[in-house]
Amino acid sequence: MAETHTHKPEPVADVLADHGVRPTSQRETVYRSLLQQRDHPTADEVFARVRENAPTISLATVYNCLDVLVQHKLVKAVNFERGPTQYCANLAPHAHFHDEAGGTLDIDMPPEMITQLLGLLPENFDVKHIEVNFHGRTPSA
Amino acid sequence: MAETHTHKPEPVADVLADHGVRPTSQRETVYRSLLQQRDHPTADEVFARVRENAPTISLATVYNCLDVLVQHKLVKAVNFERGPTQYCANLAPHAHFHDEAGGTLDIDMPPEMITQLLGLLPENFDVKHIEVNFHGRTPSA
DNA sequence: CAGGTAATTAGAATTATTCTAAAATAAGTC
DNA sequence: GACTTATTTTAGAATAATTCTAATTACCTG
Repeated sequence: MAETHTHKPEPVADVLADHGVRPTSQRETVYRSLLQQRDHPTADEVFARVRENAPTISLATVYNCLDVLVQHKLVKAVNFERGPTQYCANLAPHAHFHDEAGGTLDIDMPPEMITQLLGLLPENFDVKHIEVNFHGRTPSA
Repeated sequence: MAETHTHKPEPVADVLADHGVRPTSQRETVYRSLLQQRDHPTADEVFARVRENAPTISLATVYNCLDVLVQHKLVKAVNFERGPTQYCANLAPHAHFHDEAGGTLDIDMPPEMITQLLGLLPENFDVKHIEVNFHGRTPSA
C-alpha cells in the first residue's frame, strides 16, 4: 500500500533536532514511547515503559527529557487536580476529558474555539498556552 | 443609601448551612477569609491569614475546610502546572489567567462559551466541571 | 585528542498534601 | 442536664511527586 497522504516518515532524532532538542538516546527513547503508546502516562509510567528498552535510564532523566520535550513543544503536559502530571504527544489543539473512573481522553478543539477563548482576554495579554479540561464520567455502557 | 439590588446580606453561617455544610467556626473563618481577600491563595496562605483571627487553627483543618467548601461548591480549586492548589470564592463561571510574573486573574466566561465547550463532547458524557486556564504574561507597563 | 559544554545518573531533599489516632466539640436522646 | 454517638479538629507522622545536588559520562570543537 502506497503512502498517499503522509510525508516521508522522519526519524525521531531528526524531529528532535528540528525542534532544537539535541537528540540523545534517552530523549529519543522517551519521545518514541510517547508516540507509540498514546494514552496519557505519568512520568513514572514513562519510566517503567522506557526501562524495557533502556534499562539503565534513571527517573531523573525521564523527568529531564519530558521537561525538555514540553519546553520545545513536542509534548504537552496535562495536569488534573492534584494528580501527577501526564504527558501527551498529540500536538493538535485539543482539550482533555478526565474520566473519574480513570483515563484521559483527547477532545479535538477547532481553531475557532481557541480564537474565541483568546477573545475573552484583554488585547495586550501575551498568551503562552491554553488548557481546557473537562472532568466527569464517560458512559459506562 | 438604600440597597437597591442586593438581598439581605446572609450571614456566612447561613450560607454554609444552606449548602449542606455544618457551620463550624473554623469553616466560617476560612470561608470568610476567601470572601474578603479575593486573590487566589494557597492553603498555606489561607492558613497564615486565618491564624490572625483563629490562632489555634491547624493546617490540617484548613485543608479539611477548603476541601469541604470545594465539595459543596462554595469555593473553586484552581491548579496550575505543578504549583500548589489555589482557592477562589468567585462562583460565576470564569476562566483563570496565570501570569508568569506571578498572580492569577479571573476571566469571565459567558455561558454561551461554556455551552460551546460542552458541545465538543459526545452527547452522553456526564460533565462535572470544566476548567479553562490561560498561561502567559500581562502587559508589564 | 584536549577542553569545554551539556546530559545523565543515583540518591538526597523538598513540598504540598494526606493520613492517623487522639482529643474536642456538637447533636440528639432520655 | 447527663449520656451516647457522630463529626470535627488537631498535631504530627507519612506519602508521593517532583526537584535538587554533585559526580560522572557523552558529545562536540578546534
